Amino acid sequence: MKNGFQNWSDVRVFLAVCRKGSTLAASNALGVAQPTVARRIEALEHVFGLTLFERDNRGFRPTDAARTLLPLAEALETAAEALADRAHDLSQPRLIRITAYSGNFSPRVSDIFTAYMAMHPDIQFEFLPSAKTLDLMAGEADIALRILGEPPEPELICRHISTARFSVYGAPAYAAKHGLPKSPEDMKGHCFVTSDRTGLLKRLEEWMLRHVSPDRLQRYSEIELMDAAVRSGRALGIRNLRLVEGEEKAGTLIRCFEPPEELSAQHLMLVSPDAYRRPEVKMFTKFFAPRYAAIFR
Amino acid sequence: MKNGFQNWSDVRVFLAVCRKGSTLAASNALGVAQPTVARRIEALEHVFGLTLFERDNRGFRPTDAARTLLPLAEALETAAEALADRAHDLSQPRLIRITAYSGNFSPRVSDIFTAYMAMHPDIQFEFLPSAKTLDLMAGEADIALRILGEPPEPELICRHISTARFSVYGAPAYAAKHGLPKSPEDMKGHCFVTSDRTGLLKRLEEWMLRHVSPDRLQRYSEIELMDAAVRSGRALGIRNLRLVEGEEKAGTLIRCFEPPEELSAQHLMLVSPDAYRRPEVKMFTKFFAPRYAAIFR
DNA sequence: AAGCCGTTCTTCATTTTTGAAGAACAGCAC
DNA sequence: GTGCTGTTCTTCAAAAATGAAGAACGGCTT
Repeated sequence: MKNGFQNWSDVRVFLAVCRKGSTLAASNALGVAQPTVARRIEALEHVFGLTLFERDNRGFRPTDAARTLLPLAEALETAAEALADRAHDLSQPRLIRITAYSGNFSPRVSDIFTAYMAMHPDIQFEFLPSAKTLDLMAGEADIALRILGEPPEPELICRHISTARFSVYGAPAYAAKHGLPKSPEDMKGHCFVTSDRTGLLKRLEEWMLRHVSPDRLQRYSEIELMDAAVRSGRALGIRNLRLVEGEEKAGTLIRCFEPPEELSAQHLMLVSPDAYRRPEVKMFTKFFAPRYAAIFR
Repeated sequence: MKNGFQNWSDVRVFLAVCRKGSTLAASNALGVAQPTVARRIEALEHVFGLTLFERDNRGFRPTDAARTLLPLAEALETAAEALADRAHDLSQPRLIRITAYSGNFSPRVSDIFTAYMAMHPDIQFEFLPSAKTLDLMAGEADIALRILGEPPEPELICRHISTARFSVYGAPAYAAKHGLPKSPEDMKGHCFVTSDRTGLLKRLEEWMLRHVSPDRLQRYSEIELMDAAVRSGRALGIRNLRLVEGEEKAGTLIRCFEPPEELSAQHLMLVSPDAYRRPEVKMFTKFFAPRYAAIFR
């Protein structure tokens, strides 16, 4: 016995008629003409060798056979929907948006991205080197690399990268003119840069204000300008030990004293839970986190 | 976002191309032209927004996306096959063949069938009142109502209806001429009817031969003739108590003595396992067995 | 190197499916 | 009763899908 059931789409029509109770209502739901629906049902009845509906002037009423077949037809529909959903997922551009303070996008970090992109050419990356704190929960980015003064939002997926340490730095030009403080207690009288931001930088500023008076602070809106002010010797500033390693070695910045314990903060990789559900984000996180952490070890 | 995936049949084409590796080979498998296959795949790629196959002059090679979707497409195919199979089952004429000794098709039994047929007008019955033992395992019938002298074949589905009891009966005319035996031991010298059959009747004959000599037996090939001989007073015969209730009450047959224990046999409803797999046979068995057994209680 | 085989793509006539419009019918409200 | 609404069926022209045939291409065998 040959398998005459070829036109699987007719099951859509069958389901629509079952649900709507008439070929006319079904045709509207399906967006086709009523005779088409009637013809497809007729064809289905023919290949199955069954009467699926009793016709009368009030509509199509499913027969016992149709009711028996209905759950199986619904299973077919479910499978079709699953396929369509999965296909839809696959058709989405697989974009991962990463936000971090621009100082974090160093050559060694870029190497990690380069390696990953070579392995997964179909995955796109967007880098958001914005200094302002994008809201992961609101979907402004998928992944954030951040140094946090306080515990992260509990909903965010969180990987520990390193414990960042901070200390006060000055340029040789500043040292020549004003000397450098030898300890936090020695900071009084010196000039400092700070920013108008919240988050970690705010916490650093609060620490400074415990040791110097507010009028000694020069406030910048751009991180780059603030750092440049320190480099040019106009004031002292608090910097991440890891990020000034190069300048310290080159002698263009001088560490005033050992990093105070209370200035350490958690360097984290944060992933929005929504994004983490996407397989490519999860896979990338697994790849990236250990390699990124290795840079800071 | 509207659901553009309407033509579920395209999944058949997708599967064929995945399996055959080319649109040409797939077109042969599907019994359509090669350009049709190529066009259906093209349509599928369009609604999914995906490239499903890499084309070259050696064929269509599935992409990663196609490989990801393959299991879901197979699930769809499985659902379609399940639907087609079930529909095929339903399209078969739903015939239940029942065999029993014709004496069993009494009016009270017919009432049960009538009631069932009224509830399930789509189910056909065939009654095989054959006296010979049809082979259920060979598919000669679906259900047998039988009184068995020995345990039934273990493969058969088996419902106990009653324990049938048998005794020796004679007509008043016989009694007037020869008297009636008062016990099995008293049977010697009397004439008896028997048959040339196997099974239960054979077992009854063997019991007789333990009490009378073989030359006292009149052998019949038809049960009806054998019973008629008893009724006309030409000989005595072993009868089922239940089946001669009417004649006994009317006085046309006289029970010679209480039914001997060794003559009891199991009255069973037997169903072939093949037939029992058909839902209508199972459902009928569930309906029929208790009602049929009630007649014999 | 030449020829064959299996493949994809293109083209166009043919076949099939579809849609629009209308007839006919039954239930229902007024 | 009358008209309205929702329904099925019928008809036929229009649209869409299909198939057959052939060109082009590359790998393979001889």
